[in-house]
Amino acid sequence: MAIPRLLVVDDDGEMREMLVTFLQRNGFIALPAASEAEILAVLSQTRVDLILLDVMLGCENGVQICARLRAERDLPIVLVSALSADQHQMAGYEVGADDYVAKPFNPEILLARIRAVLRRGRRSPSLGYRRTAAVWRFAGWTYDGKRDEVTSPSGYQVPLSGRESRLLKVLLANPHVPLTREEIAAALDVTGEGEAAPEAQGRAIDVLVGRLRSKIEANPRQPQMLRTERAVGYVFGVDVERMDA
Amino acid sequence: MAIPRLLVVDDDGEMREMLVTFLQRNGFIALPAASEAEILAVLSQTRVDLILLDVMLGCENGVQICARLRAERDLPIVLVSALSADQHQMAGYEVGADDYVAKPFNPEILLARIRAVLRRGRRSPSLGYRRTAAVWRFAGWTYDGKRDEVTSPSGYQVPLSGRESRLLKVLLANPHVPLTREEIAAALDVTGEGEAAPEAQGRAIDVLVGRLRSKIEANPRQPQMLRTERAVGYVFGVDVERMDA
DNA sequence: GCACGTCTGTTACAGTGCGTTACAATGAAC
DNA sequence: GTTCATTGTAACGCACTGTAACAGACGTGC
Repeated sequence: MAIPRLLVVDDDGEMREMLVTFLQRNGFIALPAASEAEILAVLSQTRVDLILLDVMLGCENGVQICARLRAERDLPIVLVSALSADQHQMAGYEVGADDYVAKPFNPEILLARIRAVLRRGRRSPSLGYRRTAAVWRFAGWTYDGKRDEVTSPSGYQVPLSGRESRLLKVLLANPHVPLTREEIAAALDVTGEGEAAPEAQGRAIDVLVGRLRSKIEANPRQPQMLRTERAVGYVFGVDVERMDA
Repeated sequence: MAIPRLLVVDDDGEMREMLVTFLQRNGFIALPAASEAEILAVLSQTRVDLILLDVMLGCENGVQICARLRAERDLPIVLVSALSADQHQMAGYEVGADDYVAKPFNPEILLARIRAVLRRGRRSPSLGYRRTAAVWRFAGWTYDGKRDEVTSPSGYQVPLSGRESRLLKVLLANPHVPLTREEIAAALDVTGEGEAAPEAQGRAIDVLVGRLRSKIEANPRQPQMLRTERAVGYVFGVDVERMDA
């Protein structure tokens, strides 16, 4: 995996800075955030592999934030809290936290637990789509993630190849977020362990994008959904609705 | 996922029984084991989704066992220990444990942590199916593992050859889990003791899969259940219900 | 406006993976 | 020995996917 990118969420500026520098010094990329709004802002702009979330965020409630994040994305979340009581821990786990670390904590232990969570989740990368097959709707289209098939607004069914389907899943899981070719390639090549060179990908992604466009864009020459972000990558610029089965 | 199958490893019989019954009462399948040998015996015979491993196993060392298991299989492991000191925790995480629970623990918290690890969704590559013959149901079909016979939703009975039947057992024991040809071949060739050569298999599995498809797929050209995972292997993509006799 | 370099879209082509068929080898039943 | 079912091997063709090459689009500087 590339260097893991952590989002450190704490409303206490001092604590936040301390954590960020500590994590950076230990080989992570650490991004700070102080509120739910900041979390969403960061997530909409960049890749994040794990969120380290303080439960006590002033007037906001970390557990509720965790629940909302979990409902939308499949991001690993580690809760940090001064509340070590069992019922608080339970609340955290119930909303889908991956680990719950009570303050005060040994920094080395925190590192180890973060690494354990990342290790566990390395098969569902940051751009990862949830494994549960689902049906998605976007701009009149329907995508059946189980059958690898899209249905156009007019009802025409088009089968996707395995790779086209995975690409579409990655895009649907990250609407309005510009994705670089490297990120897309990494998300597509979830081999479980072997980390391929994150380097030169050739034009494989471009060609793949072109093939997907030819199937889901009315006019592939002027794509409306799968748009190019020049010198960056690609964006799926359409609202997406997920319909869990 | 099917009901998660946990392997509870503790040399203290009382503690082991308590854990097993507690976990079973909470919706898990819990299998007991008291030593590394027993762990390996169970793993060779059945699917296990997570191992709950006590660190103090009489003369054996849980951390070392954890390291060895981790080296061979990609199974989630939760360590349980009376040693809560930081250096012991670190040792556990370093050998690849997914979580470390210190005794005494709140049972509810233990449940929550087990669920959190399972949620991160590593699938067990231990493909073994139980030897006990049984009847399975999937997508309207019925499979009688004792008579090597499947019955279609419409009631049509189809006999399977020995190898087709074993293949189906392996698949049924691992629904929704992509299996490589090597894994399938290894699971088929389990003679009960000796490990067969995990080497080059030619196209034997492909042909076998094709033959099974021709018997259980309505349209073998577009398989709905026994699907291909390109460059990976095969998946049985249907929910399976096991009806023990 | 024009020239130039960079980035992107498209096409053709080659390599790989997979499904299918035919055939050979094996073994059990008679 | 004969027959039949079972199982592996070989070969062919198709679908999928990455690479290479070229042409067009875009941006920058003049």
